[in-house]
Parts: sequence; C-alpha cells; structure tokens
Amino acid sequence: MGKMTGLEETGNVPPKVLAMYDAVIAMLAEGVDAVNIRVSTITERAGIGKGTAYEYFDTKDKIVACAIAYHLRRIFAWLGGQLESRKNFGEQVNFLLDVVEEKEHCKEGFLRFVQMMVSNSELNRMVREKVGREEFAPYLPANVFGKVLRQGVERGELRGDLPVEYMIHCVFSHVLSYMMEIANRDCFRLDAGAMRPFVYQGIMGELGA
Amino acid sequence: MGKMTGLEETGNVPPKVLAMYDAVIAMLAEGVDAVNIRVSTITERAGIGKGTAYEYFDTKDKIVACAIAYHLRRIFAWLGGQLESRKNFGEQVNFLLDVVEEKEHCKEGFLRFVQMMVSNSELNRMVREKVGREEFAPYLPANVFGKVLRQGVERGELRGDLPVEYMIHCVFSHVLSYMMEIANRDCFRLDAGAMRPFVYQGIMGELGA
Amino acid sequence: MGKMTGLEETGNVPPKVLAMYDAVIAMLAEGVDAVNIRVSTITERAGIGKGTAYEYFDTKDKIVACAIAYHLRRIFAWLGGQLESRKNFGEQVNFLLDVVEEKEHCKEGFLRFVQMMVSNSELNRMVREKVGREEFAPYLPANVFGKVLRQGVERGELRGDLPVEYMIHCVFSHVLSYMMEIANRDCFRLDAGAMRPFVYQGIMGELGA
Amino acid sequence: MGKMTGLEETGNVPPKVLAMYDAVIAMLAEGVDAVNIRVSTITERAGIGKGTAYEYFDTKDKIVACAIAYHLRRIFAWLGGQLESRKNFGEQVNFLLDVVEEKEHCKEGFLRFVQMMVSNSELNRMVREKVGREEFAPYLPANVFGKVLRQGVERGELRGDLPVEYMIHCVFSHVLSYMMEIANRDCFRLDAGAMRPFVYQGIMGELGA
DNA sequence: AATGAATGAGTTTTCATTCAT
DNA sequence: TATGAATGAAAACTCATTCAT
Repeated sequence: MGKMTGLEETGNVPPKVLAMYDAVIAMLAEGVDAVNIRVSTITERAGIGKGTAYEYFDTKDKIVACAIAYHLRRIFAWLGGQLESRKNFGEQVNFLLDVVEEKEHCKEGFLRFVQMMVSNSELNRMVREKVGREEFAPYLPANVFGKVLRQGVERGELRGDLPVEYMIHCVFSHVLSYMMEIANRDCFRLDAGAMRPFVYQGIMGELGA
Repeated sequence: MGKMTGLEETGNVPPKVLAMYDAVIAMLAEGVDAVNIRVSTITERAGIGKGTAYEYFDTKDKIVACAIAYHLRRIFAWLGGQLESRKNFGEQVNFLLDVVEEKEHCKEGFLRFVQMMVSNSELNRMVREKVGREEFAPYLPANVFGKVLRQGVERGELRGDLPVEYMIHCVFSHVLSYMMEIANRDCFRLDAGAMRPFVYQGIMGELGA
Repeated sequence: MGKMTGLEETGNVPPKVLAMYDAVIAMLAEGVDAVNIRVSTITERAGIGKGTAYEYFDTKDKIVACAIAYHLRRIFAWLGGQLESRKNFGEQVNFLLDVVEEKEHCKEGFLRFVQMMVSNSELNRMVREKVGREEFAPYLPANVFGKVLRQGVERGELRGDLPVEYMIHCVFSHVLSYMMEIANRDCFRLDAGAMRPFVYQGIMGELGA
Repeated sequence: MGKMTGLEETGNVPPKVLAMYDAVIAMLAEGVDAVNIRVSTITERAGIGKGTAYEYFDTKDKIVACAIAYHLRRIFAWLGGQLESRKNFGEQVNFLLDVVEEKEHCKEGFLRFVQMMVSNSELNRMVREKVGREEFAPYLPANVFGKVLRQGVERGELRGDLPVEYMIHCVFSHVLSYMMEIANRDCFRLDAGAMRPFVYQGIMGELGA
C-alpha cells in the first residue's frame, strides 16, 4: 500500500493512522520534544502493534512530520472557519488575540508553525516541504489571513491602499509577538496583559479605513 | 572545578570551553539539529579529548545549552553596540532590516532566540532558564530595543505617548515576521523583498513623532 | 512483556534467558568477578543479540542477580534431593563433606551463598532480596538442612532435646568452615584433609542421639 | 620511592597513605562496594591530590587491597590483644560472641575476612596474596585463635586430646555462622538471639575439659 | 494487513591513569 | 614530592527497523 503523506483529506485517513497522529499530537502538547517521541510510544498510545507503523510510514520522522502537517492543517482550517464566522474585522482581531491568550490546541498549533519556520532540524525541513505543497495552500496562515483581510477591504472596514501582503504581515507579526510575550514573560519582561489594547490599536490603526 | 553556566564573562571562559562553544555554534549554523549534535563531534572539532568535555559540563545537553546562551549573549551584545552607533532611529531600523536580510550569524542568533521562545524541548527549557537570569538581562532583546527606543524618544524622534513596552513589541514583531517571511517564501507566499518599504513605513508610522 | 525475576519455575524460563543464566554462571565458575561480567559477553556466549538482554531485564545488575538467584535455587534444590536419598544422617553428613571437597558446581553455589551473606555490594543486596522472598523459602539452606535434621530426629538417630535451629547452625557452621579451610590453606595454615574425621565427629558427637 | 604493600608496620606508614587507608575503610563500612570505590573519592576524602595516590601505589586495586590488608591486620591484632586480656576461655568465647553481635568495625573486619576467603574477584585474590605472606601470620585468625586455645589447654580448661587445628575450626565455625545468622535473619529464618546460649554451650561442650 | 520479539549500530558517560608544571 | 587538568578506552543502554509468523 502507498505510504501516508500527512496531506490526505480528513475522511481518507485510515483509523490506525489517525490514532497515531493523535498520539503524536498529544505528546507534543504534553511538552515532549519531537525528537524524543518513540515509535513504541506512538503505537502503544494508538493501541496498535509496533510493526504496523511501518505499514503506513517508512521512517519514524515521517510519522511525526505527517502528524504535525495534519495537525497544522486541521488547526488552520478551524481557525479560518472561526474567523469567517465573525462579522467584522475588529471581532476577528479580538478573536485572534483570545486564541493566543488561551493555553490550548490552537495556540499550540501556532507555536508549532513558528517553530517549523525558524528551525533547520531535519524534521522541520520535512514539515516545511509538506506545508509548501499545493494541497496545503488554503490552510497557510498567509492565505487564511489574506482571505479575511480581503473581505475587510471589500466591506470597507480596511484601507484599500496597502498591498494585502503587507496587511498579512502586519496581523501575523502582531499576533505572533503577542503570543511569544505571553508565553515567555521572563525573557521579555513586558506586562503582556496590559499591552493587549495597544496591540489591538496597533493593528486597527494601521489597517483600518 | 566548578562547571560552566554559559553566562560567564567573555574573558572568563577557559579556551577549551570556548572552542567547544564555537564548535556547537558552527554546527548549528550548518543546519545540524541541536539534538543531533554529538559530544564526540564537538570535542573533535574543538580539538580536545572527549573526557575533557565532562570536566566542564555534566551532560551533553548542558554543553549545547551553554553554547547557545553564550552565543545569544554575544549576538545581542553586538547588536546593541551596532544600534547605538547609528545616529537616528531611521538608520537603526534600516540596520535591523539589513541584518535580518543577510544570511549570517546575527540572523541565525535571532532565529535561535525565537526557537527558544516557542519550543518546549528540554534543551530549549534549559536555555530559557539561563536567558531568564539576572546576568543576561542587559542582552535581552527587550532591553536592547528598549534602550534604543528610549533614546529615540529623548531625541524627540519618537512619540512619547506610547508605553515603551509596546514600542518594543512593535519593533520586535515587525522585524521577526519580516525575517520569517524572507526565510520561508514558500510557506508565506509573500514577496518579502517588495515588502521592505512597507515594513519600514509600518514601524516609523506607528512610532515616529 | 514483563521482566524476569530469577524466581520463575524452571519450566517457565524462556530459552534465551536460560542461555543468559548459563553464560553468567559459567563465567562466575571460571572466576570472573561478578562486577566484571559484561553484557556483551553474556549475550555473545548466550548466542543472542545485545538488545535482547534488555527485552528481559532492565539493567545488567538485574541479569546477574537473577542468574545467581536462579543458580542458588537449582543448587539447593539438587542438594536437598540428594540428601533425602541417603538413608541415614551419617551418610548425609559424609555426602555434605564430599560435596564441599570437590571443586564443582555445588561447592561453587555454597561459596556464592556465603558471599551473598557477607557482602554489602549492591549486587549481593539484590540477590538477598530475591532469596528472602517466599518463593525461595524451600531452597534456603536453613530449610533444606532443617528438613533433613527433623527426619533424623524422627528416625531416632539425632538428639531430640536441641532446638532444630541450633542443629541447623551446627551443621552449617562446620560445613562452611571446612569448605573455607579447604579453599584457603594459605590463610588457615591447617591441614584441612586430616581434619575431616574430626569435623565428622564434631557434628555427630554434638547432634547424635 | 618504593610502593606500599599494606603490610608495613603501623609506625612506618606515611600519613598520606594512612589517610587513604582510612578513606577506603570508611567507604567500605558505609556499604560502598569495593569495586565502586573511586580513586578521586579516596584522594578527596584523604585530603590529597589525585596524582599523589600514584606516588604510593601503582593501580587503584592495589590501593584498595592494601587498605583492606592493613585493616584486617589492625582488627585481628586488636582482637588478639583483647582476647589475651580475658582471664579464662569462657570469657573469651563470650567476648567473641559480643563482638559478633555489635555492628561496628570488628564485626565488619570479620565479614571482610570471610568475603576475602570465599570470593574469586581479582581484588580479593590480591588481598589473599598479602594475607598469606609471612609478615601477616601473627594476625591470621587461625593463629590468633590458636594461641588462645593453646593457653586454654595449658591452663587445663580445655581438652588436650584434640588437634589444635580442629579446635580453631570449631571456634571459628561457630562464631562465623553465628555472625551470618545475625546479619541475615531473612535468609536463615532462625531466631539468632535465642541461639546464643546454645552456641556458647556448643563450643564449651566440645572443647571444654 | 498486523504483530512484536529480536537485533545491533550508535551514543553518552565514567574514571583510572598520565604527565606537564 | 605533589598536583589536577586532560585523556580515551571501555561499557551500559536505547530504540528505529526488520521479518518470521
């Protein structure tokens, strides 16, 4: 049988593979370093035999890389859906800042995405390769945000004279830094909470019509 | 003899330890995943015996963590010095964007810093612990940027009505995202180069007097 | 799979484990110090892969401790069987003294037992822990000798007015010292051989009816 | 300078060597396995430099073997002196049983002696070699006990018709087994305490005039 | 397709010993 | 003589991968 790519449509993923993905994601969320995840732990937690992992994947790294890619896709698909359900850009930004303040899976996905961007590890190179493929495009943060921003311009809420690329950059950079500041107060020595209104103002001031 | 911490003053680091740090940093720059760095490789490249590594450090992870902490300190000390030698804020921002566009050590240090912020791996936790100590404070990006921004306000180039914390956030987020966009065109699908003027404008427009 | 304890019933020990036990015992008999036995040597001699050892045991010390416990049980089970097949106490004592004079496995087991009693090494503590368990009770020298002595009393060959505990002590102490004297003529400077009749008389004189 | 043998007269041992011997003996008494004693620990506890150990000894094993030999000599010299200060054989036996019941250094020395007798480890072979030399003869248990026993015969307290060798055997075996039974109740499952009068009687009955 | 016992290459770490000072 | 920094050989242990069932 052909091996998995991590880019399959949700419905197309065999249940055992799904169980493996879930096991990997759960361990990452528990703070286990990706490189320290063991095949035996994955298969144990997935409730399958160790050999079975090799029916679906060639190497351990591919298991983890596919799991991460699958996870990122799921997260950003969910994020896109959520954003589109908000009625105006202000609410959308607030929602993003909320997401970034909570501890859960979405924030974790964001951090994972950044990590993938800035790390040269073999594993992250593999994930980048997957995320760079055409199938993944609709779930790239650039496109998720881009869609939202274009709608904001169309609705007349946002300035029309800025390239959409820069608007994406603007939202992404503020959200990312805000998340890092919250996550690492010690290293930033900023009062992240008190800064939220400024961050909100910063985005709206720059992009608002 | 006491073991190393990675926070020693530059002059206080024994030459063999310095050679080890250099070996680690070189490998990281070559794209070797931190977790795949071998003690035997470090000592070979440092030109010392394998046992010697354990005279100065208890474990391999501590070697790598100290090397990274030492590297970050050096980079941000250098960056601070460079920024202070520019005569106005506009030049300082341009310098930052230049730094971020080049391929070399400073950019690498920035990426390493971000990676440390967003990763939960045991190694990065160790680095965070070091970077969070009092001795490191003057080299934290927050403080390096903070100093520059306060001077800009004093010189009347920058708005005085924003909390310096937010100003730091603003510079840091633009610079960081710009760097990520340049490094990963595939994932962002932005024309990073064409965006530089906008990034510059974004920072100056928000913070300028 | 569960790890070995060294107290499994003979039939329950997987063949690879048995091969490891045999390798350990053979090396001990060859005079290799327990602490100098290498995992790689054990597995080589057992004809299995090194990793396999760790399928059945957590650490090297556990391999050796289990092998010794298994060996002691086998030896004392054999000794008990042999003693019971002799028709009277005199023959039983003679058999014990014979055993102690020969160089082979039984004597080696006896010495191993004594060593375990008088040494505080981590390894010997582990063996003591195993030998102190309920499953091992029937093979403890105290019980092996106790059974024989009680039968001697019942048959009217031995005095009935001594506590069986002391009778055990009496046999054990004579046999043990006789063995040490034979093994270390230099340190005792006794003519061990010439002493055998006296040892025999000592035991019989004290315990005989 | 010539290296140490462990058989030097007490007054002839250089103070640094004495400090090393004490460090070794202390560690053994603390339950550290002889083979796990490290040169660096010995010299640290002795308050000397690591290299200094090699001024006096060729190898680590020789350090430990000499320390044990020195210790045994000191213990059995002390024991001989103590025994001779008791006025009759009954008191001497009682003294021996007292010694064996206490937890301290003398008992430890006895156990060490037995361990040396029954173990084939390289280290114990080295100690045996030392203890077998002429200089050590006066301190061998066989001779220490032999002297006492001969005096008992001369005083008419003990039977004159038994070879002194067997009398030594008799005392040694009872004392040794009693000690082992006390130290390892779990493995012997005897009520060692209650047995003391019988042990005393056993020795006196067999050897007494 | 699914399994898990078996494997051994690869890595960290220890520590006796050396030797320049 | 005394030292202790430097060394590297040697050993335990891990875990991805295979393959017979």
